[in-house]
Amino acid sequence: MPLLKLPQPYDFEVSTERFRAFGVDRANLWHEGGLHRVVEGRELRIEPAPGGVLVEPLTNGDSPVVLTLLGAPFDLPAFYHFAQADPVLACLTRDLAGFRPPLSPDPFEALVGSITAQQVSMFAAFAVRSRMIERFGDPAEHAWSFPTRERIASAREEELVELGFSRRKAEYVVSLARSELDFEELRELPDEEVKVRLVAIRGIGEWTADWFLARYLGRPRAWPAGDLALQKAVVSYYGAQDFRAFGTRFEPFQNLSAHYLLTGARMVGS
DNA sequence: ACCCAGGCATTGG
DNA sequence: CCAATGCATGGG
Repeated sequence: MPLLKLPQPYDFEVSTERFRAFGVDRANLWHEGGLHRVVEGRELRIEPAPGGVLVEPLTNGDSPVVLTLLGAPFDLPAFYHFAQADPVLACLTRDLAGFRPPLSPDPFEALVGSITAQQVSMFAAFAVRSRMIERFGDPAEHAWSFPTRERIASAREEELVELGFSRRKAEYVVSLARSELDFEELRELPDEEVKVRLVAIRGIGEWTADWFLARYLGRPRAWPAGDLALQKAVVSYYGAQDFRAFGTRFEPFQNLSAHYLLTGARMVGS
């Protein structure tokens, strides 16, 4: 089975916890100790191996997607060095050693995922999203491909409401799919400009834009200051603070810091 | 039967 | 500019 090397350190179990923590994610499916995802119409199985992961089947064209999905772009060594100056992060980087936050390979999937997670619990969000995937995506062997933007653009809002979307969110998702926004163009823009463009779209607020920066673009300084779970994690680890300004404490590693705090609060406790 | 959960747009002061 | 409100589901 072909080995795909990953930058070290890397811990597969911790890094994929997000795909198991809130119920089934049909597009990033945990199955018999491995992660399954459909790439270019083919289902890949990814499992841990020394120095990286085993991927079956692996073609050259798929490597960039898998590397992104597994968080390879993050500079963990630099972050771990930075973390030594902060007692909380020093502890978390030890407990979660090798944790690379997964990045979404698909901008539409990332935005829809965030929209489904607005306001409601992650369990509720995953359940609704899985029904959407089963209704509008394509099944492979175990996992499903996430519905394409084109497929949702031709859907009726009422079809999404039947899956448990609020009428408002159904409208957001369909109008996003039908919008003129060019996701690839956003890659070239600085963080603030990306946020300005995204927030101009109906249903995308600052929180959703921040998570897009963090989990699709992998921008090091993304800090989802409006996130309730992150607020609670910061309060429990650091005590009551001025939360929005708290991100500057982690400059320039806000994204990784946020992920370590959130995952730490779930897996390690505080 | 409640209440809360990794928001957002809308309305009204 | 800030406060109040409705939204739909899953878990406690």
